[in-house]
Amino acid sequence: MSDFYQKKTTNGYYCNIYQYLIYMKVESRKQEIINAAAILFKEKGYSAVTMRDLAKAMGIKAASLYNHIQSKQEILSTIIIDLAEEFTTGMNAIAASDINCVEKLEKIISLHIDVTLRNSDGLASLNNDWMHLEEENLLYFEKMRRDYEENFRKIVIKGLKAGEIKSSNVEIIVFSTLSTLRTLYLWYPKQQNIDAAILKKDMISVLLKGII
Amino acid sequence: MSDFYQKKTTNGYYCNIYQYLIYMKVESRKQEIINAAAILFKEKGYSAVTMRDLAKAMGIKAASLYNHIQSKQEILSTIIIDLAEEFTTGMNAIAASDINCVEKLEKIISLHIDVTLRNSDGLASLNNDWMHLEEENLLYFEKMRRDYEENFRKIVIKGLKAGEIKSSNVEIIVFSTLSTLRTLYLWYPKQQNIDAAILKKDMISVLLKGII
DNA sequence: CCATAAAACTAACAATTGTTAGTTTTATAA
DNA sequence: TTATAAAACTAACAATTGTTAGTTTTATGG
Repeated sequence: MSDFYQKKTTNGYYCNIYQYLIYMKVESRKQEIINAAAILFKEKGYSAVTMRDLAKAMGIKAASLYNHIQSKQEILSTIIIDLAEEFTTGMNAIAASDINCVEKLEKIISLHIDVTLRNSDGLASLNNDWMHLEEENLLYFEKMRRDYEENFRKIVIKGLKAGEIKSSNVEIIVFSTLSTLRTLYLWYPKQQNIDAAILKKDMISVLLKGII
Repeated sequence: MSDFYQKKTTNGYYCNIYQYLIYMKVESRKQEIINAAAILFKEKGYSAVTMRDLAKAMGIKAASLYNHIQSKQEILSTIIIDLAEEFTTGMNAIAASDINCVEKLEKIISLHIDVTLRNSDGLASLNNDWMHLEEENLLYFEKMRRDYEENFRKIVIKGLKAGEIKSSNVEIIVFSTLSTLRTLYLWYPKQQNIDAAILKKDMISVLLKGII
């Protein structure tokens, strides 16, 4: 540790790995900009937020943003694609795991809660502004979204066949569960210090066992 | 009937009520514009849709729109306020009715499905673009939304006390149910010819009794 | 203190925005 | 046919948009 951390500076520290000396920032200015953008996008949507709005939130001028980012579009795609990949990775692990279908649904609920607690601002863009992604990223996102829903649907169908899930319209089950999980980002920040473990338990109960 | 409909024209008909002769349109050009706008707003959001986009969808030039509407803002507020008032009226009737809490929840689910079937495009604006309403309409909308949620919450709390609803976190019940109902507009148009009565029955079952 | 790089700045651009003014076309009733 | 009103048009405006070029300031390590 003592020869790992070579020297601290204001925004980061130097670090030698083998023969290389590299500079590592605590959090890059770029990431700060992206985080600030996510908050603004959540409030007004991507299209209504101007680069001047974002600059003002950062306490700098609009042109200065371009020392750190390539374009407004890059900010949006970073926010959305990072999150979508997080969901994809999580879902793939759950789908491949050797547990029954109801347990898989519980893991999915847990995944959504974890991601929401970590980045509820970014989820607003993922839910509402994905259509403003450009060509390649739009297609990539849409594929991830499609695959995610298909994995979810397969789990429900298997659960129905196995008798773990009550017979009902598959699409209604998929839609009603997913819509609640996807909207968590709107609701969670309004709750003061709710414990993640309790939230998971209650959400699982309400979504799976109902309320009456 | 025969002396009620006086004369037909291309876009409407003349009609005498008592001593007055009035001209009634089948559907006003204004309403056509608002309907077209709702579709575009659903696809890209209010801020990303330009008056030239809307004009092109109507097959006319942007300036021509202003023969029928006052402003872009008027279109948005008409879409949202009309729908919000519809929900408010429906909820007030349900809250005041002499039925038990679970029956009230069933009526609320039915209300959301009815409104969604009638105007799923407009609901996109209500859900995603309400923050772009201006001063007075924004306050009016926010009050209606607050009151609606408060009515919903009261019904759930009463249901819990009466033992009609299983003990659980009130906020989670309110949030998870409402988020599904509010997102119906995204899901319903993708389903081909699903019967409203069956949809209501299944939604009530999934939301109230759960899936396992 | 000095050299360098990171990060801010000013000024401006070309395109697009909602909207207005004034004019022409189209539809209607007599 | 003719007068009128509805609804389209062209042309333009002032403001705002994302972004670039070029310059100055600030922070850093030696």
